[in-house]
Amino acid sequence: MADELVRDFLLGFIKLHILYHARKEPIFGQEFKKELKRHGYDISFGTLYPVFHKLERNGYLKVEEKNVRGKIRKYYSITRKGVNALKHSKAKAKELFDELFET
Amino acid sequence: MADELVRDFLLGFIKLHILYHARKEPIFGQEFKKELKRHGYDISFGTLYPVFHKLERNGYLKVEEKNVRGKIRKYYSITRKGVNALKHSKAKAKELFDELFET
DNA sequence: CATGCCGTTATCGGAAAGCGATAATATGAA
DNA sequence: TTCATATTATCGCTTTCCGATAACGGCATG
Repeated sequence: MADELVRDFLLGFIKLHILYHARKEPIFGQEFKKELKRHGYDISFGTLYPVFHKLERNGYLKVEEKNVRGKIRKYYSITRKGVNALKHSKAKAKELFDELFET
Repeated sequence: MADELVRDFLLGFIKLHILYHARKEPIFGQEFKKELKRHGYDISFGTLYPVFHKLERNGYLKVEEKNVRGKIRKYYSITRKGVNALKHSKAKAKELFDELFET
């Protein structure tokens, strides 16, 4: 019923989500999409890849190609700038978010 | 530095923020914009009004015009559907959000 | 080596959203 | 009746969303 609201939230949230995961370990498109789907969120590659590209272009992620069983994967991992941005964004987002749960 | 990430988050978050405030008391555009600004977020009317309109069109908000000191204001308050949507969306958003703060 | 396979990434085109600038509206005051 | 002002609405351009489709790249097989 409120699914459009949840989706809008996810779309704004997705970059933080990506940085969070890319901080823990390198991630790549196909796997990340499946991980989202496991949690019930379906994001198309037409949305996802451009987000990765932009995060890389802006220096939050760095990419490394790897040949895995004969196929090229692009593993994205977080940069120092990305770590700082994530930390800062988390703090700001938390401020906004906490207000929602005030009494 | 990571302001674009925070802004993207805000844009996805804004509807929940609006519903939250419209649940506490009726809100109108100018005041709501100022309230955001006090918290450091600058959202243009070109963004804000269409969001209000869509939330109303979709039944999450209802609007009532009031003449205040000779000027027409459109006060938005939450509907029953909006309350349910807010509750549901908060829960889903919290799931996503909490993961960010896992150890 | 040529060909096909397939996991993976990339892009296209139309629709929707974001947004600064500008216009429109409505009312009270002068 | 005109003016000032608070408020809402819209325009046109840019960017994002996204399903569909294409492209890539290396391996296996003959």
